[in-house]
Amino acid sequence: MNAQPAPKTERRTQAQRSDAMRQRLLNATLDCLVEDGYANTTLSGIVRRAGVSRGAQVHHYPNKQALMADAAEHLLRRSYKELGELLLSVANEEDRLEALAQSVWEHMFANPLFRAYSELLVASQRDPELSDAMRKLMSRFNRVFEPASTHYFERIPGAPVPMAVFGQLSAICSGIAIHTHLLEDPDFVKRQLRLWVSQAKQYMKPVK
Amino acid sequence: MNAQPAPKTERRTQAQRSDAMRQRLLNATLDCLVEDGYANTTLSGIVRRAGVSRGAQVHHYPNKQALMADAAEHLLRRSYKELGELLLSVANEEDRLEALAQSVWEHMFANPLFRAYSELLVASQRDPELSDAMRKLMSRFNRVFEPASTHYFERIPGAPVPMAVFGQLSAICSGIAIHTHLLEDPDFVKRQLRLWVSQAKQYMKPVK
DNA sequence: ATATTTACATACAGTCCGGACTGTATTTTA
DNA sequence: TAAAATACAGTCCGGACTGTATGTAAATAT
Repeated sequence: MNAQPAPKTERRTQAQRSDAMRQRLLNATLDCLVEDGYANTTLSGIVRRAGVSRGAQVHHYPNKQALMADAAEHLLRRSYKELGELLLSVANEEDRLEALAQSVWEHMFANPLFRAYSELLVASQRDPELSDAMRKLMSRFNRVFEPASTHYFERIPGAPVPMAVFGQLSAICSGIAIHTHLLEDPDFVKRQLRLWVSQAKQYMKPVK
Repeated sequence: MNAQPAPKTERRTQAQRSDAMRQRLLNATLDCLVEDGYANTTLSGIVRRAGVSRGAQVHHYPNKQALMADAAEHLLRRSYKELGELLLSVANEEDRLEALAQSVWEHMFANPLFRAYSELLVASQRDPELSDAMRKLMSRFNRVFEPASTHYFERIPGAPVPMAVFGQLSAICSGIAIHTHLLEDPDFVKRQLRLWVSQAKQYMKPVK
């Protein structure tokens, strides 16, 4: 009689299981970083949040360092993707520079995940492994941004190249973002973005 | 015969003892933050570095939070003083804006103590007590900078007020400084500073 | 179908940290 | 000069965290 016992759990290939597990762990790690900060992020806390056992984690990541390094890459991959979409969506706005500045701030630096980024960033100052992971991101960002910047914006003769001005935007946003929780003037960000836009317009103009 | 037994240790008033002890603890704390980062800074490590006992620390600071908060204020007081001197020394340079940018970067953001600052800054995102301490610094900085900026620089009509442009400098420096250990191009800072100076000159001019 | 490898779970061991507690020396008060 | 307060020293303890070791289920290889 009984045909076959309904498998309580879907049959999955090993790679699928591993990928899913890693995904859960990495997302849980980022969540913990956002909520508790690097100093208070513990392996036990991560697995608890991910709803898996301690053994699963140790199987995929031999130690905390390794998990953090991979979490950093995970985060950067996500941001990288975000940036790509952002660039496309901005391309056909009337005021392209204004839209870009606004969008970069909103989607990348005002994003809760930026907390995780800043935690990893300062932690990476003492962790060469983490440093490497982070460095990779930045090069990668540049490799996306570089061609995009020259494709969408034309340098005004005598002015610095657009990339330098975008570097400035990035620095400004980073600098403000790590201070957001201390800001008393709620319009500070808005004004700084506007200031940058007005400056940037002197150095480049959008390519139709 | 023997007049009086030479006191092995100078006689000091209570306030002197307390102050000296606190000073040692605070400096040791900042050193630990610079070297080990917030996550790895431990009370035992601090007292070891300060060369005092565990009891001394607990006597002056009931818990870790309190010590950290005071360390933050200590750091900020030092920076505050540094900024004051810096402003004076810059006042009679030929290119005042150039000198200011260079000096601010060099003395404040390229300073090893900035590491301690960044550690405390991200930690303060989860610690309201620390946040308050940090916030005080910023207001205080503004209160020094605000009058100085209008005293030394004249706003060019139609342009943003100098303070806004200095806020931009501060953001840029912060943003770059937290990324220094990841920078691959050694001239990035120099170029960004130059860019800011050239922009700032459009918005203000030094008052003789 | 069986062996082997991979994925995951649980229990344990060693370490370290932070706070509490007790004791001693120095300074101030009266 | 006696007493009270303050400054400092040393130790202990509960808890938490990381890494390890061992056991079981699922998947792949033969």
